[in-house]
Amino acid sequence: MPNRILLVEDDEALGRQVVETLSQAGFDPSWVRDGDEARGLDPDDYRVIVLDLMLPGTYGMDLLKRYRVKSEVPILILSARDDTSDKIRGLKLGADDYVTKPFFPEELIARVRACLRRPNLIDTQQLTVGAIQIDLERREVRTDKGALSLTPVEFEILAMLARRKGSAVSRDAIVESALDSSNEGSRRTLDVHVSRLRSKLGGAAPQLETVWGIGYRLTDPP
Amino acid sequence: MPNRILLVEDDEALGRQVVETLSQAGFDPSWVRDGDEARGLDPDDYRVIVLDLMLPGTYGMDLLKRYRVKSEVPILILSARDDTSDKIRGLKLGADDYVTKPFFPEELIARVRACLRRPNLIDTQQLTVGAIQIDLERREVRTDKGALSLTPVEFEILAMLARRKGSAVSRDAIVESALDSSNEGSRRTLDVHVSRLRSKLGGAAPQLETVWGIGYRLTDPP
DNA sequence: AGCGGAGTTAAGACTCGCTTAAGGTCTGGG
DNA sequence: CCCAGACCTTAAGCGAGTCTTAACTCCGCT
Repeated sequence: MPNRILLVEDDEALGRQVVETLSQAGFDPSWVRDGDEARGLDPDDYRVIVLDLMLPGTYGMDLLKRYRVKSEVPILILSARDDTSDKIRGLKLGADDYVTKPFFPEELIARVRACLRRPNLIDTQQLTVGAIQIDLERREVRTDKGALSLTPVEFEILAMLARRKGSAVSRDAIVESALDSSNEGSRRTLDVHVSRLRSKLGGAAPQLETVWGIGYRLTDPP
Repeated sequence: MPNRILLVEDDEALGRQVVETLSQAGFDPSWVRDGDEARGLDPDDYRVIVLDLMLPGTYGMDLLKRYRVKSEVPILILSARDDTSDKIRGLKLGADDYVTKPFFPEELIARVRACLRRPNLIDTQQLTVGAIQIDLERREVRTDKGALSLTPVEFEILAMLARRKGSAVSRDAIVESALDSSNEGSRRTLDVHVSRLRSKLGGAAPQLETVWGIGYRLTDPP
């Protein structure tokens, strides 16, 4: 499935330009000209939504709210350079980024790419490693099998490895970061936590690899 | 009572300039140079807060969050012209407007005036989390079973969690924000309040989740 | 094989949070 | 001035969840 992008833009010339820009960059834009039509669409059908706030009436804001209630799709708003209040309102209502008109095509592309790359980086502190999703803000971990209840230590270990996704982390570093006591007494404690963590991870457990003689590593599945 | 404005700015030259600008415009600015000092202040003592996000460390964002949890005071952030992501983060965390550096004095004045004119134009005084509706203005909480009579402390706890809807909030943060005494004597006090809060919430009680070892979290029902 | 790092399991100690009950403080009315 | 009521705090017991330790097994490397 290609990169479907929804463009909501009433201005004919600008719309045409944006569609062309996006197409050339390898995206698959759908262009909708008015709010009523856009309202009926399912935001989850698209990877990114580009929304002009200056639609006739209050359609722009209204659409933004509606989409945001339904879905977490990244929304990028277009606004006039000098209309700061619109940008602010838009962002507070849940938009993920904005582009001021007029803009260079490259700028739009870059912003869209950024949205795709880190869907909710700005809003929520989320880490994703393969099937494992870590929400630092909610302090919650989900896999494809749903949310799992981790103890504080287990959460810390997982979060730490996820932040260093892909690289091996020494046992000492993990212990120091996740277990407050720099307890050298029993070096088996960490094993126990990791063991339980793996069993809770279920199918995603293989992502938590052992690096023999060093420590552990959390990676995307091959 | 004059227009007290809090300025949080670590840069000496810029701070001096802003203070002078605000004074000449008839405001009564208080200038605080570092985040630690600012943290102890009560945001409600000021009509507007001007906050530089580029304080050393993550103090800027941290302060913004803290203030926003405690109060509805308009917050205006200062940020570098080219650092869009900071602006966006700031606005999504509840800032009401931003001014990019460098700026003309007139611009700052105009923004501050705008904040005073329409204090909460963007935000509603109403917080909704699932079946729980909180009216900050009327200081009233409703569930689907009607209004419930909460004590001041219970209301503060609920309001704070609602403002940070979805994210886990530490016990310390709650105590600091809702119980004025940073009383370390008995850490069980919060439990009691939460316990009573839950019993009053009735069917909506499960929305107030315990995050073991951390604190609490108020979420939409699944 | 032998060594040492890693995994597993079970048990005990410990921490954490919930609840109930009992002071203690403050306020407004008699 | 005292009392009643509402509210916040403290204390203590309980149950559940969590961390650590220890003992043993398993595995990879040389």
